Amino acid sequence: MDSDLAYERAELIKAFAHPTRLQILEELRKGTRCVTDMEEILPATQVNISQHLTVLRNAKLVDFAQDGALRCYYVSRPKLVEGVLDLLSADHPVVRKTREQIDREKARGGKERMAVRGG
Amino acid sequence: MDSDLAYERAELIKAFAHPTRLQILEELRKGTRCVTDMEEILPATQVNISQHLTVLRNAKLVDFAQDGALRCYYVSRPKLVEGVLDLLSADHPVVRKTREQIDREKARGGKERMAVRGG
DNA sequence: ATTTAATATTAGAATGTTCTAATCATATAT
DNA sequence: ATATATGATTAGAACATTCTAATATTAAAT
Repeated sequence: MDSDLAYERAELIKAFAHPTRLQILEELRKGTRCVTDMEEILPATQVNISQHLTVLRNAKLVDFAQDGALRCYYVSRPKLVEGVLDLLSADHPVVRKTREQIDREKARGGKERMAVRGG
Repeated sequence: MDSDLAYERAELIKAFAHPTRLQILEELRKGTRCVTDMEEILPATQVNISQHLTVLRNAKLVDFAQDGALRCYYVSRPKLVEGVLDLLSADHPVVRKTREQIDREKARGGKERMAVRGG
């Protein structure tokens, strides 16, 4: 992966990397919400929520539709957002490998094996 | 989602949120690598790579098996790591909703609808 | 026109992350 | 024992993010 691409992807994942933003996304995942709805639920000020929404909007994770004075926020890339939230909420047991296991994987030809004639 | 949980999950996702760390994970995903292998590939110093590996280890995304002077690093939560990397590399078209669409979703009973007798 | 409600913006302080330079630790080879 | 190779650690500077306080904007209600 080249560095520019890595940089872009890191920017995207950074948008998820804050507790308040995760909570906003979990809330929006359930349905459209305006800022005051979120103020009632989250332990954060209006200004702060608005700032985090700006971060999420810049990352194109959310957008809003205006309804009079209200802004109805929604998740604008649901597959991505739900995918990440689901991964974060799932249990992921830690695997441990010994040097011997790694050696055996290599002998068998692991994930890094070279392409070979005939496939 | 309560705040402690959100905080924990944010800590986890933060471990992904750096270009160099994404590149390390992409590399380890292909197979076990030692630090010098990575130095050859990444535009970063040995010290810096080692520091990023510490972050990844603390998040339990990677671990290593010692082989003499070498440390063979590997991905220790492959489902999680591959899940996130796959989501980041996939294309996720942005959806746009108008106020009217949102109204119609609500009328139909959207994701936030209440539980109702009889299920 | 004024007031109220909803939300955004801005400046700067507080805090957190990352990088660089120097140094250390450990294993193997000589 | 010394040298070499691999990798980690530490301190602090550089940089980025987040929060707080003050203020602005916009739409609706009076």
